[in-house]
Amino acid sequence: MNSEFVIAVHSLVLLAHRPDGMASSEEIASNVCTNPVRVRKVMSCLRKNGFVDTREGSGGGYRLSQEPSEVTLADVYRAMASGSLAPSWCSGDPESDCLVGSNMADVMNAVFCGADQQLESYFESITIGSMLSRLTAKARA
Amino acid sequence: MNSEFVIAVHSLVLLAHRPDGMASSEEIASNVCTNPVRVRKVMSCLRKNGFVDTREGSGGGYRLSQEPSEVTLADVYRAMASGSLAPSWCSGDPESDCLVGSNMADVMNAVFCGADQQLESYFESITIGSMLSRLTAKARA
DNA sequence: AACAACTGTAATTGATATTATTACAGTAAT
DNA sequence: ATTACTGTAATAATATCAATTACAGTTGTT
Repeated sequence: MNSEFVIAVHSLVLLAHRPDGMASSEEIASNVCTNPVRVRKVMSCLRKNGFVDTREGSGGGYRLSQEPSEVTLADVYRAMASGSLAPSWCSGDPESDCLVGSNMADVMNAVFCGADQQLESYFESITIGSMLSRLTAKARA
Repeated sequence: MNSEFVIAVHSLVLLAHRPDGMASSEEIASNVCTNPVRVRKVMSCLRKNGFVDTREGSGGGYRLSQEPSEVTLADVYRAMASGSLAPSWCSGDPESDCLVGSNMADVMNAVFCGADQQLESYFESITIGSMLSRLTAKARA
């Protein structure tokens, strides 16, 4: 799994947790434990997909543009990491004269597409809001 | 996803396809398109998990030790790549005094455990035998 | 107008993970 | 003995991932 997906989810949850719903890339980066440039790259992608609004300039930063309970991890997954399940490495060779070697790449690809859908439907059941609930539940314990 | 999982599945399917159910690491490697050492490492793991028998020495190689229709991709996944879904990169910091930053790693981990189970149950529905059927179906088309 | 605090993005470097290669000891058939 | 294999460690080559540096553009503040 793509680690940008993790950063994206973490960032959205953090925004949802903020009373004013806002944070700068530096604040997010320090909370996530990475550098602001990486955060900005991820947030830029989230903006393009309508998850957050951006305000440049002094006092700017990011703000959630949807209800936390309306955003599922599947939405985020589709935006950030869709298809990332299949390994880049590819098995077999289409030019092979063996039944197995020549068709494995295609069949394997189909298997991973199915796996990706399965994953997506699992992520459908988790929202940014429910992630926040889990966090508070964990903190209470 | 681990590419060794792909090599393992490919190798098992190839063995299932062979009339005598046998192949050497070199034959497998050329079919998979990788080098024999890598194949032997993967096969060594499959042997330890009871999927294949090994015969060393001249004329040796690997042979399936279970019925192709009895071996699911979930079995292979558990042996080769269990837990590989979660990215190695970890978000947040347990020492943080923020609710979100300090508990995110745990919650994220739980999410990925669930995803892993979901994946596993999907792989449960695919066997080495059914992979072979898909290949022949594809070749016929 | 000048400054400070931001985002957006490209380019570079450094770290880490993945894959291929080389080498060689051990085993079994001929 | 020789040949054809597996098992495994060590090394080298390559690709991927993450952090850093640099700087242009935007906006609020004084």
